[in-house]
This record gives sequence, C-alpha cells and structure tokens, in this order.
Amino acid sequence: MDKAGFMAAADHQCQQQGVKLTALRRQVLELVLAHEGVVKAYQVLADLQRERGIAAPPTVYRALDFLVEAGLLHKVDALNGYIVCSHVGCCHEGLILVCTACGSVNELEAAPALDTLRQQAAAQGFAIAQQNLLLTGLCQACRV
Amino acid sequence: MDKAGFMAAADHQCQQQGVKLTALRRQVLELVLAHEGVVKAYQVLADLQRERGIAAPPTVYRALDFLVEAGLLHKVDALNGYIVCSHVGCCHEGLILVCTACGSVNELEAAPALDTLRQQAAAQGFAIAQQNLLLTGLCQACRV
DNA sequence: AACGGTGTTGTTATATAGTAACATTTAAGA
DNA sequence: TCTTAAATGTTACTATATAACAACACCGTT
Ligand SMILES: [Zn+2]
Ligand SMILES: [Zn+2]
Ligand SMILES: [Zn+2]
Ligand SMILES: [Zn+2]
Repeated sequence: MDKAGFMAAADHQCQQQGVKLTALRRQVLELVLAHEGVVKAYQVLADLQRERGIAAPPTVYRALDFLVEAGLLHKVDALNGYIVCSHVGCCHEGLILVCTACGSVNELEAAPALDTLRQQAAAQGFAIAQQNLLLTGLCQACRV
Repeated sequence: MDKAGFMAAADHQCQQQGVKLTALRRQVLELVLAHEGVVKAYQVLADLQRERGIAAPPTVYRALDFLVEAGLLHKVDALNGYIVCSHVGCCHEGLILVCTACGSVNELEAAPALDTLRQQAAAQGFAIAQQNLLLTGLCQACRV
C-alpha cells in the first residue's frame, strides 16, 4: 500500500473506532511512514523538531501510544521501536520478522501459529492475549 | 528446583560450556534467583550495592549478559527484565508466559510451536533464529 | 455567547535503561 | 616468572520513557 492509501485507511480506521486522528498524530504517523522498517521514538522526535521547531518526548510518546492503540503501528519491544502495521483494517495478530543482519522488518498474519501457542498455553491454564510476536532471524536477502 | 540445586546445575552447565561462573557472576545469579519472576537490572544493581558497597551499571549488565549467554537467564525484552531459566541443562527454546495482572512468569518448552512458526516464516524465505517467545496474558490464578 | 467538562497538547523535570572507553586487576599458560 | 587474555572497576555518557501540572481546544448545554 502506498503512503496516501495508508493515510486514507488510517483515517477510516480511526473513524470506525471513534477516535481522533488529530493533526499532530497524523504528522507523527507520516514521519514513521517516511522511514523504512523500524523507527525509534527519538528519531521521530528529531524529525518532528525539524518540522515544527520545539517538541518534547511526551508529545511523541503520546502520539505513538495512540497510534499503537489504534492498530496503525506496532511496538517492537526488542528494538525499542515502532513499525507501520501492514495489515491495517483487518483485525489481526502479527508475526513480525526482524532480520538481525539488515534490520528489515516483515509482518505476517500469525493467527494459525498463535492458535497452536494458545492451545499449548491453555494446557497450563494460561490465557494468552491478542498480541504480536516478534521473531528474529535472517531474511531471504541476508541468507548467504 | 530449589536454589541450591539450581546453582549446582549452573556450575555444571558453565563447566560444560567451558565458561567461568566467577564469584561476581554467581553473586548476581543468586540475586536474581532471590526474586520471584522478572527482575530488572537496576534492581540487581541495588541489591549488589547493598551486599558489596559500590557497584556500577556495567558490572551488573556484564554479569547478566554472561548469564543469558550461558543459558541460565532469559532476557524479557518487553519488560526490560530477566528471568531465571526453568529448563537449565536441556537446550531449549522457551515460551515465556507473563501474566499482565500479577506479573508472574511461567516458562514452557516451545519447540513444537516454534516449528509451526518456523515453517510459516520459511515460506517467506525468512529463517528464524533460536529464541524465546514472550507471550502476555492471564495466568490461571488471575482468570476470574 | 458564556459555561463547564473532556480530551489533547505544551512544558518542565526527572526517572529508568543501557553503553563507551579506558584503567586496573586477576587468572591461565608459556 | 613473564606474558597475555579475560574479567572487573571506574567515569562519564547516551538513550529511553514517564510524572506532574499547565494551557488550550473542542463540544454540548444553558
Ligand atoms: Zn499489523
Ligand atoms: Zn536481512
Ligand atoms: Zn529457559
Ligand atoms: Zn496472574
């Protein structure tokens, strides 16, 4: 999906959810979108400062939190970063593949695999929540 | 496994691997072991300072890194913390279940589930590395 | 239009997490 | 003993994230 298409989908999704994609949030989303792969909060902050002058960490973290909550971004804990969801609109559980060699990120639909995990966890009485799984490894390009 | 048993297993495992469980590393391991569930680096640092007087972050981070590398601890990225491996000795891939209500942690053997994921990733040309999966949800005690 | 509540953003300060770089000590082999 | 590599100490710093409160904008009601 191209960036314009993504922003349109984002607008739509926020309307559906009854939440507001304000100018600031939209700007932050566009800044994330402008990067390939994983983006860090402080990188976004720096970008935002270039565009708007002064800005402080809470401004960025709030917007990022909102966008994650709205399902437009995913937080990639292991990297302290964020990626754009590549399945906006379809309620999904992501399988996020991060290449340890080149840093590229690829998001798959993980529902089937998570069913297996869910069963295994359920056998221990544990109910796993909806979530995204981060897996590290080597992407096709980096496998020699 | 009780703590003494774990320390014995840790000694054994380090010998097997030809690495040294020095006094400092052992002390850090015992400090982690003294807690239930997830422990943070700076908590360990504080504990260490109580026991030995002065200590600086690198001291703790080095020891923790070593212990993770040796397979005695697992890093729990999503929580910026560490847990004691509950399968020391058997080479394994962990499935780490973290209860979002009470913070308890439970580690399962994840090999079968990871096989499924590995296949799904392989279909995209992605080779996932050996790793531990962190899943959040509700433990048996916290499911109402 | 004025009011009041709610959500959003601004601002300051601080808390928490992790690492770089170099000095010093310790342990293991030649 | 001498040499060297590993481990630890030390200082300083960078990076990540949040608390707390102030100011503002939006929206429905009076
Ligand atoms: Zn997604
Ligand atoms: Zn790659
Ligand atoms: Zn384990
Ligand atoms: Zn629980």
